[in-house]
Amino acid sequence: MALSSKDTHSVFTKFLAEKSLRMTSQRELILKTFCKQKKHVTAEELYDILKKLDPSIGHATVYRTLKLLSEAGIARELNFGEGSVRYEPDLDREHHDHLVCVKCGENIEFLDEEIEALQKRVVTKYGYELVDHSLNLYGVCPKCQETK
Amino acid sequence: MALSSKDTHSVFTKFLAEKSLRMTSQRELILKTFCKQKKHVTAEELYDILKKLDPSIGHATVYRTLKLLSEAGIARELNFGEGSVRYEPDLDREHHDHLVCVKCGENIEFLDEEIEALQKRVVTKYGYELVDHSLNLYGVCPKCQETK
DNA sequence: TTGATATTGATAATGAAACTCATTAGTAAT
DNA sequence: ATTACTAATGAGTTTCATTATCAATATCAA
Repeated sequence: MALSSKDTHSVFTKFLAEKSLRMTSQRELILKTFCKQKKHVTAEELYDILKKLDPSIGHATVYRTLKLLSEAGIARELNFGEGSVRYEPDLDREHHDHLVCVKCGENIEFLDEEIEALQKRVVTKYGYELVDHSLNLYGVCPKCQETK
Repeated sequence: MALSSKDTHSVFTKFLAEKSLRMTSQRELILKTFCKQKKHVTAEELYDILKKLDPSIGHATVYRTLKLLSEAGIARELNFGEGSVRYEPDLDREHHDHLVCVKCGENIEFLDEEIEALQKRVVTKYGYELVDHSLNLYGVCPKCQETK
């Protein structure tokens, strides 16, 4: 079940406390705003959004906080090879992979239990300890197939 | 079976000819040197190696040529989220995915036909036309598990 | 409050990759 | 070989994402 924003807030606060870091108004705003986003955002995109809510916010703070959110398990880094990293909320959802349209960028999230299981099998076979994985499928979406 | 360097050379030449581009001594050197590498290299790493063989070679030429090699299907771009793209020879081998150690960077190539098949199933399910995919598993290798 | 320490935002720095452009080199036809 | 055309090169510049630096500020525990 999806966790409420109150939960992410307390998770983040706890994470920060463990590292002797502090919850600040900027971090609260960034967390709240980030969790509201429907699409995966880049640090730059989120910065633009935040700038409207708090014009004094700094560039670096957004980058720094997104990194912290990733470490806290609240955000997840996505790399579609665009040159910049995208972030998606990670705590309130189950893991999933991505199917990206190479023409329009449309993005479908999917989860295939069989694939997941097979991945674990591969990792185990080589004696590795699985930390993370990323599976991106790139294709042309139905709409873009028509437009030629 | 692995193709000889003569083959990649002729493949590249043919590819260039089709685009009214030319095989040059620099491109020959870059191709030959690239194919010799045992590990996946970044453009920068390959540039450093090439610089020793031909100090006059330019930065941009390496980037440009690696891009051409990718288009020609001789090289393949890998993105492990390091910030820079890595390239591996692609023509003389079958497709494979990567299992990367997050500590030492050791890199295992694997191919799992079942995973491949399931990926196609996912893509088809959403009406997409598969163009490419990347599956990277990140873990800790047996050696690094010992070193704690 | 105070002192220790973390945070912030402005700015500079970095590194990867693409672009610019004058010069050089291939190519095909003469 | 000469020419005219076009592609390729390399040096340097530029862009862009991200990180580092640092002085000023905010936070927290005592």
